Amino acid sequence: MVKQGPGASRNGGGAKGKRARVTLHEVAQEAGTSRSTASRALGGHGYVAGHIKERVHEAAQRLGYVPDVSARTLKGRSSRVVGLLVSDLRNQFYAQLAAGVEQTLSDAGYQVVLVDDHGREERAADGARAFLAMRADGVLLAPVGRPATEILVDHGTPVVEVDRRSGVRGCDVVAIDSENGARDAVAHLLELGHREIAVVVDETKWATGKDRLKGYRVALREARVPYLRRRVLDLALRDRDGEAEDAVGALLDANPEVTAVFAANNVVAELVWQELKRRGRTVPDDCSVVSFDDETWMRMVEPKLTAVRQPVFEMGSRAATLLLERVDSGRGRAETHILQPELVVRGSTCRAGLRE
Amino acid sequence: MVKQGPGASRNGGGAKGKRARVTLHEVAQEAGTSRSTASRALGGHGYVAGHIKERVHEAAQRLGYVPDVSARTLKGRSSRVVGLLVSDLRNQFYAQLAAGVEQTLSDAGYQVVLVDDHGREERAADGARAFLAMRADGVLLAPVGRPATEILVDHGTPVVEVDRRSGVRGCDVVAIDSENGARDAVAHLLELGHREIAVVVDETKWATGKDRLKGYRVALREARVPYLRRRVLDLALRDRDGEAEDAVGALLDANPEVTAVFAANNVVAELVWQELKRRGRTVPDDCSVVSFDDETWMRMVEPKLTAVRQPVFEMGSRAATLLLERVDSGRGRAETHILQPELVVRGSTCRAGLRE
DNA sequence: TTCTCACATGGCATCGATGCCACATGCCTT
DNA sequence: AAGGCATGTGGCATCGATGCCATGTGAGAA
Repeated sequence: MVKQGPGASRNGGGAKGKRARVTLHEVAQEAGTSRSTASRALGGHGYVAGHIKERVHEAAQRLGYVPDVSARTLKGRSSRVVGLLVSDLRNQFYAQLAAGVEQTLSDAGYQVVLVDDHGREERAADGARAFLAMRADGVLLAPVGRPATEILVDHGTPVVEVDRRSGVRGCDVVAIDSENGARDAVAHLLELGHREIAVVVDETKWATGKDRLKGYRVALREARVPYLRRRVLDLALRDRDGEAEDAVGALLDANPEVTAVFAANNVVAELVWQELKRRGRTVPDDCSVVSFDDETWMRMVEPKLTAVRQPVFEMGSRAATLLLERVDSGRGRAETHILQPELVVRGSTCRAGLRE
Repeated sequence: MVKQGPGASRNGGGAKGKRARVTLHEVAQEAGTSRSTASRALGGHGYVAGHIKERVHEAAQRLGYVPDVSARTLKGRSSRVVGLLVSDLRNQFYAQLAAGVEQTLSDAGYQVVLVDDHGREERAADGARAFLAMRADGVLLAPVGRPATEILVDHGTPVVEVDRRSGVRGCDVVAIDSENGARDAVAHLLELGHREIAVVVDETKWATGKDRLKGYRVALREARVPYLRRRVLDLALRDRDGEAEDAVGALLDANPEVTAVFAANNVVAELVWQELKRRGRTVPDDCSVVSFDDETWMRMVEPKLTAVRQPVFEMGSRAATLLLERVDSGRGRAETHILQPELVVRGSTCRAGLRE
């Protein structure tokens, strides 16, 4: 009755701390059936007599059996794994995004493999290849370069881009209407009578930065306020310590007429805030500030920041949902979901002209 | 020459969008060798003639071959996957921790599978089982209940607990010296002449909360200041909307003699800060505040918060390093690393007695 | 009683990569 | 010249789960 499988002898090895993995084979043996029957009993497919089913479950429980996903993935189609690539988890924006993604996916029984590329394209591409190697059922990409997207799409992996559009065909996109949000923010300043408005951006290569800058220009145009190049600061590539701070400081110093600043994201807003403080300029009396993206600190400081609130967590879960739709029901056409941000007016903006 | 393997026919299927996976077998065929030779050529093990090696690499490149980790994991020992379980990614603390972990592990060629249990033990246990199923080489656990640790340790998976000690034997621990940090923070207040000091904690079940409360008591005792139960607020289980806020408010209102508050972590500090503001109490003149844990907002607000700075990112990478040591070199004994926090004195604390 | 059908079960091939082992090849030694 | 050794190479079993398919069992019908 106690048949010994070919691999059974390895159990006899020195008890080097942990005992060997429990396999389905052992469970079946314990329950006195064959592997296939045990598989059916646990999986709930096909016919298995009630008492046998019960016996198998008991055996599995007793031995602490945990099915091996590698084997299952190898045999079947799905790995139940989704890749998530972000560019900086220390940035609250990405952390929230990741949280939203994780929640939705784990509710749906998927595991999330996280890669943080720290903004480096090469690393993003490596991550993409790793996802491929794991046979990830799908991948979510938050701002990174084109290569990662291309690698994945080329290999037929469903991709959802979050908060950016690489332009690669065939992948879903979930993004914020940056242009609109930026326009609202700047329009708000204009309504308050500001005419000399500076803008600080991170980058202008990708949709996020480009569109926000565009929104700024559109708002100005609509109000027939001239667009001045010297009031625009693009911090792209100023990664060195203090370089970005200096650039923001220089912008403020070189344009003393400026009465309001539009910061295109949370990182930039932080810089602007600090540099204004350092110069002893009061917000909003000396200078109004609007931020694109609303984070914890903006609600803690005094005055609280007027900001364009993005539903970040929701964006993550929305993207995850979109991906699941694609994976589960095999939707073919790529979809683009644009979420609308919302301007939250708080204390960092006030009427212009209170200065002199 | 063109031998057809048993599975080759499936390539003929309808070109349903994506082409089939490229296997090692196909690469070998393309290069005109056998699977094993191709494996050796790519893996760099054993003898392969130079020109063959080259040919195989070219073929792999041309076909876009990506080895299947499932198969590799199934055959070999290691999955090159590490699990990371955190209790709330939206909390900057955990996000930073995760970032530190991710960096170290991905540098070492491991993939990080992220699970966020939102503080629910059941979910943590599910996560643990998922890690087991994936044959994770190791797991990092940030504050969660005991069950998850037990499940993993029982199955022989190396575990490193970060920022907590469940007490389960056999797992490594990386933590902050909470007691010391809390003592320093409270001692600082005492040196400034404060005698009526309140403390707010999240929980007192686990090491983090318990030790910080202990540090508070020790500092008081050392200064021969009586410990009053009513100045201690434990927010455990007050999860409902507004409940925690109300409790903090009640503490402040019920103890008007209090001239300083020690907040045991970032979440609690936020509440304290907000409630003080809401009551129109000026920091630090009306009430000094010290926080355990130093986050972005604490450096943005005015006055900047005096805080016990924890090397969070480093804690993550340290934990990851510890885990890798265990996994790679099979270290047997469990280690406990205690990192020392550092009190950063800023503007939220001042001498007592300026009030009347 | 025997034949049929519905239901239950175990054998076996499969997924893709790996590495041992047996074999083949070429070179050098005696 | 023949054996031995060093160096490459391919066949094959293996990892664990899965599910098809061919068998086995029992009940019910003719």
